[in-house]
Amino acid sequence: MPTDVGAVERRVLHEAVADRLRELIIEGVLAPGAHLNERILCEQLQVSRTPLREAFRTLAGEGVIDLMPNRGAVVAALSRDDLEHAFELMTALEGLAGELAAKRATPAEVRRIRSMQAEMTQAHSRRDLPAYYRLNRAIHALIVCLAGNPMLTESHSRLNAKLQAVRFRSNLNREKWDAALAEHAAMVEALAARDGAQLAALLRGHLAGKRASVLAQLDATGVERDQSPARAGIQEHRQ
Amino acid sequence: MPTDVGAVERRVLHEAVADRLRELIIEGVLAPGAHLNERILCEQLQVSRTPLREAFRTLAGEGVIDLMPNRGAVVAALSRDDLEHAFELMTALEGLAGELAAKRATPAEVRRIRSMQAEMTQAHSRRDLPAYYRLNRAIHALIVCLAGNPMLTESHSRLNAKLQAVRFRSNLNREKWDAALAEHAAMVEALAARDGAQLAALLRGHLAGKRASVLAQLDATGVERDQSPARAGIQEHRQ
DNA sequence: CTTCTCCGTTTTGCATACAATATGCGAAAT
DNA sequence: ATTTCGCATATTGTATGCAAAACGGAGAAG
Repeated sequence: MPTDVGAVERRVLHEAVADRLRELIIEGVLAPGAHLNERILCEQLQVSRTPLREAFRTLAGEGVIDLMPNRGAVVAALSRDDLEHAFELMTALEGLAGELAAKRATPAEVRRIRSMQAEMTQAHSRRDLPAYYRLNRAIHALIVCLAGNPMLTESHSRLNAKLQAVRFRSNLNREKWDAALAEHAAMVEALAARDGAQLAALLRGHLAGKRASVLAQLDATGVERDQSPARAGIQEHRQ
Repeated sequence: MPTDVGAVERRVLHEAVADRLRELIIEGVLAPGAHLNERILCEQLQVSRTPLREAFRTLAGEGVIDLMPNRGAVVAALSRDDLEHAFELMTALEGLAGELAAKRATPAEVRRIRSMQAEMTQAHSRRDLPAYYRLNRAIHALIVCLAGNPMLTESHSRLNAKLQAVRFRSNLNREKWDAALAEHAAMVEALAARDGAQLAALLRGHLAGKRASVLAQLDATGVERDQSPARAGIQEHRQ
């Protein structure tokens, strides 16, 4: 019996709708802050309101959109402050992931990362930006995955989803790109050497670079300091 | 015109349903792993299926229940491994919160924490366990809040919600209780002294104690090593 | 005795109709 | 001229009916 048989594709309409909406948001077709009209989206996606509304709640749970009772949904908009906070939290999450991954990754998994790293280096030399970005994300996701803590993976994935929505395609100049690649290579070595502290430090440094680049881009395009709508969120502290 | 006019209470049915279900789950009326039958719950809560299903999605987003396509919803059950993972992540989150809170808390906020700490000490000497627990949670929540990072607050709150659902009322014996109180006092001092590293260390130690106590309780009551259902979660890495 | 298949029941997913709430515009009053 | 009120319209929230999928047990085949 072959291992790693992926489950057959089971589509439930509201999931497909949620996926499609995520795409549209990430692609920027639905811009941050945009109001999501149920009737219009129903017509465009060719579904009824029920699955659309279920998709809304799924996306709201992921923080991709904000739901305001009786007033519909809007695409979540990240203010500059939100970005700062997101990077602050992401740094802690990836730092933890690095520490754990260095402890828990199996040799096979280290080899897998190595091969992805090699692929990414090739993409770099081909100047293939989309492939580079894709592999970059995949490597980060895999490191988090190797930490072996599903709750950490989920938190990271959720936060990442929010950042993807504003992925500014941070205009990567030549030296930054080279530097990022070198950092990645160092990460793989730290992982292979089981040096958790070093891996965590590298991940934090890498994120600091990304943060600077994203914020610089933000300043260049000129965005006000806080334009994010009030969020419903989860209650502060439950009894 | 009077200031501080709170908004009138606006209940939307599906929110009320979600709140009620959360209560039922935390109270243990709906036990972890229990299957949530739509028709039966509709009759019991006296609502139709639509708002109930919307509440399901809200709760699923919070991780309180798990939704399986075409097979309904079950109350999320935390296995021993899940608990380990939750504490691991919680430790990182509260550690970060401690570091930031020490930097950002205002003197007024420090005084507020001090007064809560005093209240909690009184609850301890009265042997008032419920009040102690309530204040304990409130202090932790406030420290996280003082970190001034809403995304951190949300992650913490979400994780906390999962742990609340299994709150084992970890049977606190006398010396553990005294020790916990002393730890709390030290935390307040570290915060007042703006010693972020120390506060973070104390929070981590405090959680380690809680973790040990919860896991010991779990072993005593005898629960298998992994009984949690497969979770849908968020996709591992999105394109 | 076990296993497989079929079919009725149960349960979930989706569509649509109806009710409640918000929004926007114009007229009237001050 | 400005504000307020009322109403028409648009949009969201809820209920319910129907379709599709899963579950469970009886009976047949091995």
